[in-house]
Amino acid sequence: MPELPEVEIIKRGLQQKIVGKTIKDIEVKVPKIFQGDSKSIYGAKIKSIDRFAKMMVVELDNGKAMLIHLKLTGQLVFDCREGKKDCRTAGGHPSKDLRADLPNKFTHVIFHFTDGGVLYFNDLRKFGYIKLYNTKEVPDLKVLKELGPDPYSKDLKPEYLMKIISRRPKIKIKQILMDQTIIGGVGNIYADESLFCARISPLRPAKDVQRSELEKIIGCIRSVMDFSIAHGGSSENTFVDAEGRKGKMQNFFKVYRQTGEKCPECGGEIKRTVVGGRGTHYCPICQK
DNA sequence: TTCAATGTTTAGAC
DNA sequence: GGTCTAAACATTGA
Repeated sequence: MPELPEVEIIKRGLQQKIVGKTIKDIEVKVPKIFQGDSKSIYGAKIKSIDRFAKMMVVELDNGKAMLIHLKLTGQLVFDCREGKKDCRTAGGHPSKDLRADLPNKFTHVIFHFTDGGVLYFNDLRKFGYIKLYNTKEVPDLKVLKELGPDPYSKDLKPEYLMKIISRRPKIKIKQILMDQTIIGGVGNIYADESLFCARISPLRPAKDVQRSELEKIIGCIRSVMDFSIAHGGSSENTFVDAEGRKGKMQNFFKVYRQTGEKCPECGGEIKRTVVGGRGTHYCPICQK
């Protein structure tokens, strides 16, 4: 999916567009994507939208809340008038569908608002979900409760990471960044990019990473994500955010999926390997 | 045809 | 319990 910066951008876009709107009805085309009784929120008004790591919580005014996870290929597309693309706010997995006529065969849930606005949940691989809860249950949800601090949280400090690393002596540094219970919101793209920024090899045993290097990594996660948010996230140029700006982050990847390309720093070759089951890209010369 | 894919969970083996 | 691996979810595109 959409990692933290993309979810943050979607959240900001939807905050402007759907907060205050009333849900008229919901078309659930794939039941496993929308879990819960959709009819129980007909007539409910959107109160707020928050982001927790890569998840969004949409709070309603009838005591219910939706937990949304886009996983690898989810998208949220809002049209302020059904069938009109000129006022579209979209985000998520990059694909030309963000500009396409909707619904299409990957549209699994459609929210209709009383003012004519429409929100589409599209997901090619159907890994994503929308789960309905009573708002008061939300803080106790395991996926939220066990989440590590957000990269922007002041709780994310070298000492915090050192404590965790001391309990997991064999883990590689990249796996620390990817583990949602350690840091919330960093995915495969930003783990690779942040480690390149910090000049640390993703293969390095975490216990060998010095305090000063952890400091550097934390700073890099923040700067890479700031950069991405400022550039509209990493998605194809079909991505359009609330202001119609296109996502450009993918043009700035230094190592992610750049296997065989030249390192922008030293001109060496970017290598690909596997860490924790995920494709991992790095420059063996720059990253030690 | 074969491989990899922005995420997460679960099962089995050591 | 930690760690590693593979598999599962479903589909596309290089």
